[in-house]
Amino acid sequence: MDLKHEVKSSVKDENLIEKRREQIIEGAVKLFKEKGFHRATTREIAKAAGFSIGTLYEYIRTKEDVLYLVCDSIYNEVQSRLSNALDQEGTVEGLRLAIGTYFRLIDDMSDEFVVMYQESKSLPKDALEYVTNKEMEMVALFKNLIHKCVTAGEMRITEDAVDMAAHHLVVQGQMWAFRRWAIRSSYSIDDFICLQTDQLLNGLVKRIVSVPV
Amino acid sequence: MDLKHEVKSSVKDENLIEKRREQIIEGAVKLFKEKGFHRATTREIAKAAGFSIGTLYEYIRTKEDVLYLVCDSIYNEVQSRLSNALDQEGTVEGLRLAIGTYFRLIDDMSDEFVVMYQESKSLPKDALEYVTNKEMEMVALFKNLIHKCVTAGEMRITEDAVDMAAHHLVVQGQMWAFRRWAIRSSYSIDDFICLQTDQLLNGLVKRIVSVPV
Amino acid sequence: MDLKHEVKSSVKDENLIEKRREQIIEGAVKLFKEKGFHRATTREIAKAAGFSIGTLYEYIRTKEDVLYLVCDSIYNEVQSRLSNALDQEGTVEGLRLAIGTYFRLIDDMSDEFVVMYQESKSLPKDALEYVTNKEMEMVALFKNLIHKCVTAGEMRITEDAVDMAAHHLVVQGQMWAFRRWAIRSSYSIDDFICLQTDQLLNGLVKRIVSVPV
Amino acid sequence: MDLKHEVKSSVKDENLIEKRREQIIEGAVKLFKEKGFHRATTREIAKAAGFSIGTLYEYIRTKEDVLYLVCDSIYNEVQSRLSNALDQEGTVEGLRLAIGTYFRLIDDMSDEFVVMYQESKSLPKDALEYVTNKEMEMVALFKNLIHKCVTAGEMRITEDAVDMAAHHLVVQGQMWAFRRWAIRSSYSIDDFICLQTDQLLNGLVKRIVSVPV
DNA sequence: TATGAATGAGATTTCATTCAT
DNA sequence: TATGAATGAAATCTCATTCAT
Repeated sequence: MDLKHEVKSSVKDENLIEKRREQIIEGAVKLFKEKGFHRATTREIAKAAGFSIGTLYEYIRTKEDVLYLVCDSIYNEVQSRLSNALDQEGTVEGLRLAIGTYFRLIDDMSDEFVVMYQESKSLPKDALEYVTNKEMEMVALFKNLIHKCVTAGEMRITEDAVDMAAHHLVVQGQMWAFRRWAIRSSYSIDDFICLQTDQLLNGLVKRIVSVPV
Repeated sequence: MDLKHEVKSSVKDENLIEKRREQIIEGAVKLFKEKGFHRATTREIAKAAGFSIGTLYEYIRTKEDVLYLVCDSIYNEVQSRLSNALDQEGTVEGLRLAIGTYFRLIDDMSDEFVVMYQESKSLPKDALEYVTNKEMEMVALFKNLIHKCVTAGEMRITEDAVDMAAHHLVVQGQMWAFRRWAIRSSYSIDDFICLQTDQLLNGLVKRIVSVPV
Repeated sequence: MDLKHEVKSSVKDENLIEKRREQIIEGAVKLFKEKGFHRATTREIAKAAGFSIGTLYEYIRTKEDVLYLVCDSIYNEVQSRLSNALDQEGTVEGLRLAIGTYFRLIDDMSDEFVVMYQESKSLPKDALEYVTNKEMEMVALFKNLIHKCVTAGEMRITEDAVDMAAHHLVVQGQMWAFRRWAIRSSYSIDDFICLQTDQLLNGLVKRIVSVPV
Repeated sequence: MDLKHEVKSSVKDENLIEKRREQIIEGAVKLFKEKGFHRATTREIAKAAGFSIGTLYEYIRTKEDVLYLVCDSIYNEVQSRLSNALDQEGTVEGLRLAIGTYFRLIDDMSDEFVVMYQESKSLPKDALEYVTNKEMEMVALFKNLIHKCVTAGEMRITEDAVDMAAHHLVVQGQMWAFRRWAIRSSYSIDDFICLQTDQLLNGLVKRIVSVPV
């Protein structure tokens, strides 16, 4: 299921590969933020990473590999930071906490998020599949958490609605990343979290929490 | 504020310009959907439009002009189709109707939407500004409608929340366009509209509509 | 059998294609002679052909296409010039004449021959097949002519020997092209033709011509 | 005249140099056969030789050195194996024997021969001269042998014809190496030797051997 | 002596744009 | 107005060679 799309390197030292790829990713994100994947040249990527074009190509095979490396690293970071927060028992309080963590994470990494969502369509087919998979895993984390709330009797919604709510959350996160220019003048991240969470929970749990029949 | 980003043409006949540009837009959307703005070549755009590369350049100045033409035409279409629906008095029923219209519009034009949102970042600065403006006008249409509901006493929310709700709506539309692969297997467009509208209205208006104190 | 390996061009005007390709071939042969296929750059080829690198690529798709064009044109020239001379009735005199024509042809085009034989191994698989075919057709021309001499009773050798003799002739031609540096100081092309022809015919026809039993 | 084109090495131990260079030659021939000199990379050569790219460069200075090493080693092998056979008194029988040895040698090493003849043009000027020299020495071996036959009265041909005959022999050898695909289906190496030798001798010596006047 | 990571010049190819017809 | 051949800057990628370890 999680068969990694491998990026071949001609360098043998695994530690070095890891280190250099971190440099590549860091430089590339900075560049992609600024000019997007297509407008960034491999020479610029190499320079941003701190070495020569030749060295860059010791650690990747094609420019698209760089994009994949970036996307992969972002998802990994997101997943590792989220999985703790999302690994809660099924309480509304836990959900609230998880949502906050998620939005704050996106706030921290919003440049990376924008890059990933805007450029991942340029990945080669198999890498795109792998990344899409990761995206679905992220949705699944939320789905699972909400589902636990339902099972625990803290919410009463249909399976379909669980699905939608999970997608909704992910999309809200994208909104914070993508629409900063429009939103951030009016809201702090805390305001935003508060508002979105309330709105979501009020929508989802109203009959249980606020309006028991 | 609304100074149109002008696309220069060496052809004088305005009708011809209009006609040719429609051809360009139609061909370009098809192409951009398939391979994105950067991977589509001007030759291909010309071919898709039904004429030669030389002729293409009689009606545009740069490749980015094509992108601008596409984005502009989409916003115009959206605005013209929405302005009727959004030009309602401030009733919740009118809002419900407007939301339905908007989502159905996106469903019809989801290819164009995806193209626009994914590629508009590649516009040159002034064109990007113009398009961003258009986007904000669209948000403003919703804001205005919700605001009327508040003024009419059908909703009771703060100004800030009106803002947010309008953005929220636009983003939900993007979700339907972008996450088709994930959502459409579970929901029809009607289900989706119903669900989203309810959720939105329930969140926003619950105290007034469903839970009068 | 003679399914041409097609070289795609983005230019439509067939006459222009022909003309430009002649320029390409002429420039390329000069260059390949001097530095071989691999050491000649596409930029140099374009320059030698008299136009820009962009224009070169309007008439070919890959560098290997240039090599193919060169090989193809040489074989065509050879075949057209030979087929007359080789289309003789089966007399020893006719054979003598044909051999002379062939060697003189090679003397004229020895640069081209050297290029073709040295570089054709770098052709892509299908082009190589096509060229190998042409080579075999050339051998077949000689085979046919010798065969006619045998049928006409002017020579008495086995089928196998006909085969070998044809190859032998072709190889002798290569020798004149490749070993100029060693041979030309001692022999004129006329001397060479005389010597080779005698030697060949004496070997092949001795029992009939010089030593009737 | 025979000033060896020296290949510099940074390693001091002469035995080691010899051993490593044998490895290089063996690997390189295999590789060059497969993809030619230009398409083979130094990394691949090192790998085929069984060590690292760094080590390769301890024993050569440039990639062309490898080609030189290969050509040189082939000529040395040829010369050492031929010089016995060619070191005969001037009898037709001795010539016959020498020719057989030569063709059989080529049959054994035809891959190496093909590599050498196809790629030697890529040698740097001085190395090319050296190799051309070797080639001429090889021709001279035959020339000498034939000459001895003439002196011994076993053949009666002009000096010029001796020259040509020697070249002819070398070229016949090349024919066996290069045109395997066309010839080997009809002839075994023994058939070929027999045929070529007869033909050569019959042409050259007919008046003396078979048709004494 | 052996290794292999680093380098960067240079190769091929693409493609937006121009301009003569 | 319409055409499409010509252009060349610029992009991606390769690979011979070096050098610190």
